[in-house]
Amino acid sequence: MLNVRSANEGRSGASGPSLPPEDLTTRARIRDAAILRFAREGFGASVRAIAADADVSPALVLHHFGSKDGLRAACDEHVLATVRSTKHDVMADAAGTSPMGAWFAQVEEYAPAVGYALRSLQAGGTLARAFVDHMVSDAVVYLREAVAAGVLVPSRDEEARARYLVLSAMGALLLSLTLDPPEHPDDLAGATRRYVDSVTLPALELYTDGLLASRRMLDEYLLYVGDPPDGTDAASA
Amino acid sequence: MLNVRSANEGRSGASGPSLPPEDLTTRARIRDAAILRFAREGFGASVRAIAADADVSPALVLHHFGSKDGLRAACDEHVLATVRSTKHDVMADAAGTSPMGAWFAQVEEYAPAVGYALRSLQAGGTLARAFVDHMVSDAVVYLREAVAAGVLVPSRDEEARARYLVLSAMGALLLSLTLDPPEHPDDLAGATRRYVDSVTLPALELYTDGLLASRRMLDEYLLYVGDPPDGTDAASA
DNA sequence: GTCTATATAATGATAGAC
DNA sequence: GTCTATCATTATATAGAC
Repeated sequence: MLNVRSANEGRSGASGPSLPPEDLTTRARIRDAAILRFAREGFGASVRAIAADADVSPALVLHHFGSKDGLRAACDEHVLATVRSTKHDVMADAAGTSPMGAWFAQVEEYAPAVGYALRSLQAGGTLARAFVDHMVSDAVVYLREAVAAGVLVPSRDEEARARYLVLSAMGALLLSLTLDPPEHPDDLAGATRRYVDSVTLPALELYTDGLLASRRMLDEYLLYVGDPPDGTDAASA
Repeated sequence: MLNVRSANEGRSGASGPSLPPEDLTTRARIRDAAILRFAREGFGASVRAIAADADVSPALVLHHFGSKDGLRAACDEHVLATVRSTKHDVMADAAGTSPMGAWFAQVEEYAPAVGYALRSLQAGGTLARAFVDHMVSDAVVYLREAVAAGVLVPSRDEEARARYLVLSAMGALLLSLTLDPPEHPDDLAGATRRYVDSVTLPALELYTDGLLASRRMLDEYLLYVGDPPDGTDAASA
């Protein structure tokens, strides 16, 4: 169940995020510089700029990673590994309000990886899908535990609820950060905290009392999925 | 209250979205081609490609709009005007479940403008902010009406709730479309419908029964905001 | 492994004829 | 208004010396 796997054990690896940059392989230094640039500017960032950040020539970047896409793949892999080995500790207690928001706000040390992950979610692609799928699987577990503990009400489809909650929380945070980007590009944590503060009250209200005053809509929907009338014109019900 | 304003009355304007392309000014044809290209490929789309779509030379595009940014500004303006004059009819009855989703699913005719708007939300910028602010203002009105009619439960901060619901619904839809883009680039409506179908049950459950089994978290939060203890270390409450 | 120098392709934008 | 032709810049990527 615990999917913690260290990504940095090979001869060339060695990059726990808290290691000083001068101890890293050139390859790792380039990769970290790329992650940071991509996080700050998006994936349009040029190989030249990354090379400059890592104090090497552009050619060396491509020598190590083959192409810009190869570099991105290496960054994806490293970020995914980082996230996997990190998230577990900080996620456990945040299942209540805005799970992902709390997660992001807490991991200042991993800011580059987080920024990179957000860019991935913004751009789509394989990492983004893996990232979300991972969060959904985790959410299913945590939601089940919370239901068993009597903290949360049960759902008729825990998997669908987990996906819905993850998409909503992540999507809202991502959209909010896109609309009001942090002034200083590295203040993701602060911007996230401000966002979380701004939605805590309505989120808690919604999670406590819901939104609808009656059960009619839900009841009608349950009737509908139990016996779908036609499927042609009732599809927007 | 009704913010309907036609955008196409000037000598050069004239572009209700249902007019045949051959009746449009060259300038308008270029602009529409740009909206479609931007919607399909994002804002990295080249001036050359847009010119080809509109059957003109790249130079003419820049002659009419000054620069690529000028072209984007014109597209922004036109899309915003289109959205403003369109949304009101289709949004009224969708206040219940997934407001924005229903809205998007319904307006197949305006697919290019919708796709463009989604790209804007993905990329950020002025239009995106205007777009969201507009939806939030509308949501405030509709939510208030629904509360008055006894359909929805009231909130302690209707403005914050409206913003939270809009960000969540739009963000989740946007993220979902980013993760699983429609196979055919013009099937936004279908992809949106599939997304809405997939979240209707958990959304209705959440809107009906909430998520939390007790009122404790909300009560504690209300106590906290009523008398904030310190502000230094309790900020993540 | 690392560099300099360069090939190649694409971009946004301009000049000037018609 | 519309075009052809072209410029200047920038991008990724390669060749080959060290």
